[in-house]
Amino acid sequence: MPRKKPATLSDIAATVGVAPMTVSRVVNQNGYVSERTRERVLQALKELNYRRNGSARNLKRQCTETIGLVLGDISNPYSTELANAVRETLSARGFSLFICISEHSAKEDIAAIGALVNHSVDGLIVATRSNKGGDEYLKEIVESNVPVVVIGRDFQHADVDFVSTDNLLGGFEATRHLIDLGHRRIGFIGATLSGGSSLKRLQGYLKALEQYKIPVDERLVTGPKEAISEVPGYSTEKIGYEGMKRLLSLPNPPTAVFARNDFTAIGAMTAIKESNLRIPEDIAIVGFDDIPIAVHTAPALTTVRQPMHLLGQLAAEMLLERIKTDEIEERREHILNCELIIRNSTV
Amino acid sequence: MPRKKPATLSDIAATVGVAPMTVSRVVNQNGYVSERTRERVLQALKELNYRRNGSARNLKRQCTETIGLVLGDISNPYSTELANAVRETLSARGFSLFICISEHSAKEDIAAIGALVNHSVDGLIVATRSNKGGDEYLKEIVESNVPVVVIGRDFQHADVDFVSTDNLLGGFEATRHLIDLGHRRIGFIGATLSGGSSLKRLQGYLKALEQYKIPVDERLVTGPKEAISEVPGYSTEKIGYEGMKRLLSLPNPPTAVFARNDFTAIGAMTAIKESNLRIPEDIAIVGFDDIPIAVHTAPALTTVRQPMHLLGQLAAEMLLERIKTDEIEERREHILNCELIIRNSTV
DNA sequence: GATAAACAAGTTATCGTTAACATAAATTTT
DNA sequence: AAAATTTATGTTAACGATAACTTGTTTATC
Repeated sequence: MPRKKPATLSDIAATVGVAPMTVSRVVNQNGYVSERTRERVLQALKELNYRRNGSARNLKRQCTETIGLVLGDISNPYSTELANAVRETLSARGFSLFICISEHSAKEDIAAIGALVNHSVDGLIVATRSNKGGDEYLKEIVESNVPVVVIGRDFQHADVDFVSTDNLLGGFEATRHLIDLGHRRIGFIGATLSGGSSLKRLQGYLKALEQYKIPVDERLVTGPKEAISEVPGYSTEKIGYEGMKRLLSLPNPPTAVFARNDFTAIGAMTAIKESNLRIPEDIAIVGFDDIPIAVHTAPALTTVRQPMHLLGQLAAEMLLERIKTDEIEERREHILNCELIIRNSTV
Repeated sequence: MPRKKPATLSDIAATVGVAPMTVSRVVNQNGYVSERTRERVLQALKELNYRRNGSARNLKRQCTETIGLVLGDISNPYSTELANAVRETLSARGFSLFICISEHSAKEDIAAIGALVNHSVDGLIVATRSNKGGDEYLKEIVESNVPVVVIGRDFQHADVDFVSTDNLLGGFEATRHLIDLGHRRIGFIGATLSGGSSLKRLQGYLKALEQYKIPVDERLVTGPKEAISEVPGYSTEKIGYEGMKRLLSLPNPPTAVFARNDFTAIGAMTAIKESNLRIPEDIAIVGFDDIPIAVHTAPALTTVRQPMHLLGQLAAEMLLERIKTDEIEERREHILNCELIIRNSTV
């Protein structure tokens, strides 16, 4: 049994005996239709199981009322919150959201962005890690006049708005908290060379050390061995675990560590416990993000909370503005504050 | 500065001085085009920053080579793995993937499915929790001939394939493992009345008790107080925590618990530790899913691993088959085995 | 050298929907 | 009762891309 072709407006019109336009008016609930006609049309719509063809509609209307969100790692609650905030904001304005994931490479970034653009989304929010190939492609897209907003990642372009947490300040405060507690040998876990948010966190760490006149010991700053772009996001527990192992094997290990995010911190905690050291008595630890599980680690994790919901909301609002008016001349930036949440992994 | 309209095939054709069809042939790399013409066209494409209009193309071709995936809770690594497997499988066949999330309600389910269908996706994979409103809408969609596959959720329909883990067996084996260790008072955390996968896990639990002639004590089976559909996915640590608190307050608390998933188990572990009880000596605990963090809990969590990647892959393959041929008469079902991973939370 | 095959374009019609315009009847206002 | 307005429908022409067909030219084959 071949799949029967979906009914079109004309099919409905033919069975009812009206013009396609009349059916369109019923479907879209605009224009004048008599009650009698409307009912007959509605009947036919139901019977033939009509579903309007989005491509045709989008083509005619020259907009899709859909925006695309490109995420790197969706298993992080950070992404979830972000996505939800974006969806809520859009939904309130009648837009829908398609999410694409690009977990590994520039190739996937390009594929994801390409797929969305090919479906004529009205705009794009990009929250992946920056990478050369992906950024070049994104630049092309921007220059073909697709409205774009980026979240928490580098992308300098006059037509692209930017929203992020103040990762520098967050890193600074996390480190200062440890310094305030008397720590002088403080490690950093999860350093990367790419210009993402964790680089800012590392800079915050360095800034705090500098301000408190604590010399930087490069051996205390550790990152994944592989290029970060090769590592799927949720394996960062592994990075934390391995990084901590390396720090513990030093002749003079740190008394406190700041991990680039909570997953990394959790991996590090495992390594610490395996060495039969106590948290925070022997080694204190601070994470970043405040994922829901942070209250459930043993001990509960001190961490820096990001305003994820607000990030998503702002990004969506800026994008909608860009879509509505073409008159935004300048790149707009929002850098939001984050909040240190002190739990038992440090005190 | 008004946003200039994107260039069309005809624009390119006009600047080069050829027919639009020739440009189309260059863009799509099919048909004959002389080397000279091709180069001139490519030049113009680049200069005018041409990007083809997906809506027009999809309309003409009557297919989009895109499929939609509706997920409930994306913050669970389970979803991530699933989504990745689906994407990989599709990508190998030239399809792209749009993900929609519907975290809370039937309304959002409908919105998500609707958005995807309105964009004329070629098929749909639905992995949300079953609910009345959503299911009714999904039925309409299926009956308007959109190919659909569901993952790990109830949906009986002749035209809808189904793939899932054997949650019943998983629940059975988790419970039997506890029984084998000598436990007789075994609790269940996270029971729900809706017909999702966790119901099957509960049934597996009950089956194991029955088989080993252990009487069921209803007070040992606990679930969230609110209707499950109101609870965002990642707060299941909370459900686990609260459920365990309730079990611990019983006059005769269990010596082991089986939690409906790893997040719930993690919440339960927190509650156990707060009561100064030891895991597994005082209370043993088993989770479900084997999320990456399960090795990092203290102690490492015994759990039931789902073949998430395979689930996604199978779902995608079945869907692609349905899209290609209309001759699949029967609902197809794949129920995959899961694997008990024994760690330190039980032994 | 004649015929067939491959190549390089152009032409036409259409996918399904809807904006814009046109027409005509019913209703209200003057 | 005439004019103005509202209501109810129909007609036409795109939106941008492309499948299918046609035309003409070059190259290969017998």
